[in-house]
Amino acid sequence: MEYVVALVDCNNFYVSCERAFNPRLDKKPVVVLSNNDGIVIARSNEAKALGFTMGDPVFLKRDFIKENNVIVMSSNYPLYFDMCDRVREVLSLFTPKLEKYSIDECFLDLSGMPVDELTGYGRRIKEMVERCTEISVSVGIAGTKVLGKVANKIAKKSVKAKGVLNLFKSPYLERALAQTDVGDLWFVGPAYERMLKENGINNALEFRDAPEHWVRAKMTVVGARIQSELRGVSCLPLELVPPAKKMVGTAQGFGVLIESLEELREAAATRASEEALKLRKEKQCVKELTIWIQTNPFGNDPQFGEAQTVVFPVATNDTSTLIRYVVAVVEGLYKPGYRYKRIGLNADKMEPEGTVQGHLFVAEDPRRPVLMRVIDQLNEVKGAGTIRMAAVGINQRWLTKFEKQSPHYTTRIRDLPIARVP
DNA sequence: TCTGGGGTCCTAGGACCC
DNA sequence: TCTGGGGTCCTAGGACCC
Repeated sequence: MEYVVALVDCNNFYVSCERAFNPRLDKKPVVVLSNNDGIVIARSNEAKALGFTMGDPVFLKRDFIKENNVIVMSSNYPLYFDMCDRVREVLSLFTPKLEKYSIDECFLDLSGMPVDELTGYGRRIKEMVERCTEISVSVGIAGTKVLGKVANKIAKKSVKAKGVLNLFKSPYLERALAQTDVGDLWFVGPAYERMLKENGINNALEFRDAPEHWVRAKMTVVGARIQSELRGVSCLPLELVPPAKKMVGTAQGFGVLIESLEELREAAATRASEEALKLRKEKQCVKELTIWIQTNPFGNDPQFGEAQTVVFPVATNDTSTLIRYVVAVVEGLYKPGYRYKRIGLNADKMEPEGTVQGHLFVAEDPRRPVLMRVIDQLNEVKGAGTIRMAAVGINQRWLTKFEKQSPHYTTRIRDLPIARVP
């Protein structure tokens, strides 16, 4: 049986989520900003047409935004994660064999379906997702994931395709590859794009037909795989079961720069709480944790950054334990006289909960995991932060900014939209 | 005033083992 | 002149993804 894959990709996902609950945003240039309202991370088509790019620092465009009536939103992750779940739920009606690739993309295994029904099936997927979730999607169908990406990209842009393109056994395949810029290929980033173009390879067709040994030598096995997939030979299988994470990290830029150790301690404790929660969600315990602090890399401030790794005697995901260690490390890293911008944690060695290696001289309190579970449950039901450790501080003047955030329409009861009958 | 956050994979080279 | 051979593990750095 031949392998057929469909890539379903949400169009301008974060903007589409905002629009699903706020029709006033329709047909207007809308951008969604990163944490701290710093840079542009999502754009409506109208905003793209105005020249907004990913990563644009928004403060440099303040005048331009005003002149063009661009609507600026802070990001609202509770909403986006929930909408992502809804889209996936609809997709899983079409096949149980699906890989949740990213917040706005899924690969579906359509192997075994009659070739002449693929395009129609793609259309039905698109229609159903849009009807159930108000999120518009594009569908690319092909014999490999990389070709699915190519198909999807064209489906998104082409007026004729109307959002669905099937390149499986298509006579159009070579033309599609020829019109695809080599830099638009999956896994060809800026460095490889430059290198390829310097060597006269400008589009996906030329890349497909380049000598294999040359591609392998210049771009390692990563390049060899893309090339193979372009030739129709699949070497990136669908991951139906997400593999355990190898790293769990959390970082945060402050809304205002921090100078005092006291506030840095609070921020550290906040990161530690967040990290512990993430670890518990992953059912992992951290054995080695790297903690780093950094000043603002932009502007003229004196620069300072330092990192330190701690090894826990017994791997843990207990909030208090993490706070204790992290705060102690940050106290050691802190140097007065600098204005700090960011702090981050990275668990790079972990052990699964349940198979944690004990320690001869460290007694574990069996009540701690129970306490954590109760806290998590309360926070789940009553809202994040209902129960928290005192060390995270009360005022938290340094909290990340989200000044133009939409309501949590789908995840907070008091934010439920209200329908009024006239 | 103002520039995100969270990940993965691959390779080369060093340390170490027998 | 000439200085083994084969293997594993770990790390840092670079490239990429969304």
